[in-house]
Amino acid sequence: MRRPAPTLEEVARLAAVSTATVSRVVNRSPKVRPDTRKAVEKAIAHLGYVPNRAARSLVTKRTDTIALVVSESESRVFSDPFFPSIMQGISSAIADTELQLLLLLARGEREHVKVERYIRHGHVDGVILMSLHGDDPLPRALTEAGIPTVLSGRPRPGERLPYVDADNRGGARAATSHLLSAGRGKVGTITGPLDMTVGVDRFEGYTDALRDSGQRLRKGLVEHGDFSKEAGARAMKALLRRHPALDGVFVANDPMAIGALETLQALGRRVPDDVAVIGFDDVADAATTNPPLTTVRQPLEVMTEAMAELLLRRIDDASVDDEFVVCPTRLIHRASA
Amino acid sequence: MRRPAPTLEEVARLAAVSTATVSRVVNRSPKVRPDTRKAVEKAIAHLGYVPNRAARSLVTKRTDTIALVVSESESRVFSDPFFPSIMQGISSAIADTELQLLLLLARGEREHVKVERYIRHGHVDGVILMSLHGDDPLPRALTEAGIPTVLSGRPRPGERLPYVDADNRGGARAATSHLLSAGRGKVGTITGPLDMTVGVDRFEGYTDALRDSGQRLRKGLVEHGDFSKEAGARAMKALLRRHPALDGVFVANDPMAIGALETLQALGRRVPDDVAVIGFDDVADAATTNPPLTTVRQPLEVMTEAMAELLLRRIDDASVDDEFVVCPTRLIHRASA
DNA sequence: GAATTGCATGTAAGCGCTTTCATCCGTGGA
DNA sequence: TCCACGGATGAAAGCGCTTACATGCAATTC
Repeated sequence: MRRPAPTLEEVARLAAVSTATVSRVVNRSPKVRPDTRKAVEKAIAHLGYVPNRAARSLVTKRTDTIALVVSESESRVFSDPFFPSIMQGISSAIADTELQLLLLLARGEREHVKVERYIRHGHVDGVILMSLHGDDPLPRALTEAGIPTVLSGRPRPGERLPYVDADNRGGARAATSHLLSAGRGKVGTITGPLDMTVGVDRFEGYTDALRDSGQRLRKGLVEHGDFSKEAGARAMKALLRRHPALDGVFVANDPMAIGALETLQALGRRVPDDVAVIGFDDVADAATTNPPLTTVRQPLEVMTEAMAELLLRRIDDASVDDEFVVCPTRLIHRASA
Repeated sequence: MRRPAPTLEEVARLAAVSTATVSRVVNRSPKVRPDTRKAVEKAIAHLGYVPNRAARSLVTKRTDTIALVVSESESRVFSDPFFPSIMQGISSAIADTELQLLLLLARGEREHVKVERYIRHGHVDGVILMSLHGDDPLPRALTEAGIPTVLSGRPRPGERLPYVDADNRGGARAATSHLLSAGRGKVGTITGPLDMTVGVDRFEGYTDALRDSGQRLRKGLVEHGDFSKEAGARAMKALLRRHPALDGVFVANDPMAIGALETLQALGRRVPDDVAVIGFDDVADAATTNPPLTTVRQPLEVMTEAMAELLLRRIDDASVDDEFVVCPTRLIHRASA
């Protein structure tokens, strides 16, 4: 059945050294003679020894645990197609450390309080925070409490917190420019919610591109959506009603772009002949829409790796405190534009 | 900055009792006089005391941590639309316990070994295992090691492990029967991979329904897919080629059903007039396809709650060892059938 | 009123580890 | 040959908690 796990002491006895020495070997201290080390390692392997984390944390005050905190009142995060990738990315970034990944969901006031208290009491060494709405008090609370924290996505303007984000603005700009430079004269946009930085950034990228090509932003060419497919469909209809001659649209994310595509098809517009469409995110479905969706891809793996790396750096050097990483995006050319 | 967390001893001093008493209060031992308890609770609240898990585990040998283990060589799990829901479900099921959710990904041989060793060494109190392919050694290894474990999804036939699953067979049978009893004479199916129990179960549900209505299984009416949208499209084409008069199809999951729908549309078949389609899972997109997809829904919340509950029971009573829960599914009537 | 009981509370050991400090041994210089 | 030195190793304390056991007090019994 369940044999009690071997302890440091047993290893020490087997290797005929003291527990202190074994501990030094386990923790890679340089002050151990090679042959002693060898002997200890043999004993460790023989017994299948694995250090007891509880005992270790008790003395080191470190927990070797980092938390992925999902701070969201609703369950929107779970419909975020990137959430799984992010988890996977973090998980593989820490795969060859001793770190473990704790998942903390903070929905609603009560859980928020619980999570914050839990973290503040030093139960985790660091936090990666996914939080969608801007007025979340958690990011600030944690950093003020001195807990190493890294945000997924740019914080609100004015907040200085370490974060990793895609170059949403640059990506949007590139997408829109692509439309414009292909001779499209009337390019609209369907934005995301403007209370999220992603929403704002992608919209600003659109206006950047307009400005680059000497055009003015026309309010009638802008529709807002909430990142859902239905919102995209709805917004597309509105745009078309106001501007029947519209010939290009930059959509702030793929689900909305897919909704737009369907509306376009239903209304008999050919894509890309009549209207060119570019989305953002390159979700799995984007490759199989009709026509396949041209979209902007974020380097998800690079981003998660960067988050993990930034966090680890912050954990062992608290002075690092307002770094950030912005990752370049890439336009994936498919048939819709 | 980061004030050291208050300890039991400080609470004891403030409440003018011994640490033992405080501990008893914290652990809800009944042998404490109400007024003493009151005083201690006041001190706890005043200091914002939270027990140190490391110290506690060290003596109790419990970790108050359960792991969600995702055992999969590839990253398929992450494309599983239910994965987030499951996480969310477990997370809320343990929300008002002291338990924490640890996420362990085991891809590849190396991580598998690491995860197994980690778990065997008592670093978690219990495990919820999501594993897609049938020949995974982990489920058996864990149960044999005496680690309380609950599977998400039915294990291979012959394995006796506690699990929670949807009534895939019943759901498939109901869906197919619905098609049959609506007068569809030639009902085919697109199955999932038959090396997964879900795949097999849903296929058997189809044959059950056929048998119920006195029909024989016709091999030509069966196509296999890998649960992807493209596979669904491909399979649909094959089915139609062989049986142009096909007037109904039960598809083993929604993405494949969506693929099938698109093929049907591309080939000019009207849904449901010419061909009725029923999917399985009720993914978010199912409601917005054209026409909206009739599908079978699993009671995801009920299922995850059941998993958590089963696991907790197993944790404090190891004798419970081959229970399982099968949750009824529901046919969601929309326009496609 | 003394002896007994029962219950609340306190004392203290010890969980497995890291780390400080002391100890020991071999080396090289005088 | 002796001493000083430095580097490897060991002894032991202590991290914050739970719990077996001891203790003390009040209520109960005769």
